[in-house]
Amino acid sequence: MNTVTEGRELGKILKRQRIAADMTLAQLSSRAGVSPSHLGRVERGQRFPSAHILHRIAGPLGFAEDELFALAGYLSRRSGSVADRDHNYAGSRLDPYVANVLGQETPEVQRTVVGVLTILKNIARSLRD
Amino acid sequence: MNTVTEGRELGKILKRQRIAADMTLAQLSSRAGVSPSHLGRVERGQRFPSAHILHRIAGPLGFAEDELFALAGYLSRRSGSVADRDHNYAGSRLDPYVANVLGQETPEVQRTVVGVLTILKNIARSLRD
DNA sequence: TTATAGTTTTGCCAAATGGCAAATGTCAAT
DNA sequence: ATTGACATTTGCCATTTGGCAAAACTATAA
Repeated sequence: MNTVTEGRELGKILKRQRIAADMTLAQLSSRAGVSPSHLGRVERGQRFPSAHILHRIAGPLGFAEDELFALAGYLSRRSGSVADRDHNYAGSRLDPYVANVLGQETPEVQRTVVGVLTILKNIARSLRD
Repeated sequence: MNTVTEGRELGKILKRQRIAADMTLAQLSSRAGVSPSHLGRVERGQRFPSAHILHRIAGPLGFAEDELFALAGYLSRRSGSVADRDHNYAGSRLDPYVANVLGQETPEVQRTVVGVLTILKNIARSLRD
């Protein structure tokens, strides 16, 4: 699980950002649609914000959409960056050669190949237990 | 509440993906570290998964890290997501789902898969003559 | 059929979230 | 010092999450 320190750290970051943006809890509250009391507890680490809350406060605080999820430990820092966006299949590292070969097969065949892989992995898994 | 992918829809997507990966609730449970009963309720829309849960099941189900957050409405959507694979691969030759699954294997495994495919094609060709 | 193993669902519960309203803290003006 | 206007924190509680264990399905074998 996430340590207490992590929650407290996140709270400090949020507070620093709110102060930097020169907002009160009430102001952030009305902009984000989250009660000020809850925001206060989050800032001082007494409550851990749900994804719903993170999503609502990110914009008003000037964070990128997924930035707070990374800070909260739900996303690794690297994901969603613009760098690998130009790569067609973001989020996975597919060998270009493999992509090329498979890309010439019909979707049906492609799926079947994955199916075979799945079967092999299941066999390997059952052998390992 | 989000109009994009609400409660029940997300569950269906998760179930479909679990079935496609040929896993039982118990298997996914042990791999993700989430109780099978909870996973079952999530799949049929009786519980909404927290970010913590989404984070844990994404990998085992073959989703990109932030993909489930997008589906849950916490992040805006990206291209090439597994969930969109049925409607979305107009321009590219390689099925996004296939790209996603294979992309999580090591390059070595990826090449081996292509090798197996080549062998199968050769067998099919010789059978035809 | 019955027995048995495996899978999914349900009943119940502890813990956590987040809102409302009241209490407390802060500070400038009188 | 007191008032008044904000800001923050706390008390309380409805709601939800997610785990455990038992019950209910679903085969498959004897």
